[in-house]
Amino acid sequence: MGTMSGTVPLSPLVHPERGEMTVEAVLRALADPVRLAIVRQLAATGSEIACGALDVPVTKSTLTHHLSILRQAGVVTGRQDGTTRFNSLRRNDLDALFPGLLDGVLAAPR
Amino acid sequence: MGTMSGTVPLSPLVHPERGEMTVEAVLRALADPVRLAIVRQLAATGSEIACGALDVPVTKSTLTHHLSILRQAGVVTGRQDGTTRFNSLRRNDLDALFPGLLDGVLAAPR
DNA sequence: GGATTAGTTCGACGAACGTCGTAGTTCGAT
DNA sequence: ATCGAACTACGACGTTCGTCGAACTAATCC
Repeated sequence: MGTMSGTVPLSPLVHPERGEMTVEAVLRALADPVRLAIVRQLAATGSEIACGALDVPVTKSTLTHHLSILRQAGVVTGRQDGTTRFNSLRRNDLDALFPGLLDGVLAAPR
Repeated sequence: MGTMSGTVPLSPLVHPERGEMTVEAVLRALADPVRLAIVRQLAATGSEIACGALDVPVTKSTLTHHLSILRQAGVVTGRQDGTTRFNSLRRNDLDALFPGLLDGVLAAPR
């Protein structure tokens, strides 16, 4: 069962399209300290960051879980390159659907 | 025990000041369908709405709970008048702290 | 004094969430 | 072909969350 070779391209890495995104999912995704930290780091960089380069106080499996939630909500995108996955903010889509939301969150004092 | 007369002014009704509000609490408060519906109704009205006049699919005790969370996050204010409590959005404070956040949320397609 | 209306408070319950460790998969280098 | 690095997938666990009903308080009206 476990040992079989078919060479699947790692993971489908499914993201919602613009039309599939909901405010509630986005708000829920942002309403967690770890995920908010991830979004802040991605916003500060302006480009992509590998999972391992993200500064978060959780284990890797938990990080994976949080990134999955952010991805499913449409907040971030993942690009695979070798064994490392590069994550970036979907600024365009977020700004188009919920203009001001992301900037408002990032403008927060703390 | 229950029967004693001191006539307390109903409830302290404690709200955070501008400086006490955090993005995370606001996001968490907004990340629920019922509470989002409440905020939308308050925004649509532009002024205050009594608890009983809010259109939500939950019991009164649950409504109280949701309003309490919104109040503690600094999203809404409560004004007592007789036995009815009037709720209103803290637009000024929200816009000052997180410019664009509320508008972005309200601009959401669904 | 009741009776009524408007909200709140207090458990209680199940569902969802965040966290972890372990095991697994894929890729690249040796 | 073997090894290590980079993540992902799967259970398991404790905690928090949303929900309700029942009991309570406060103001208003008869």
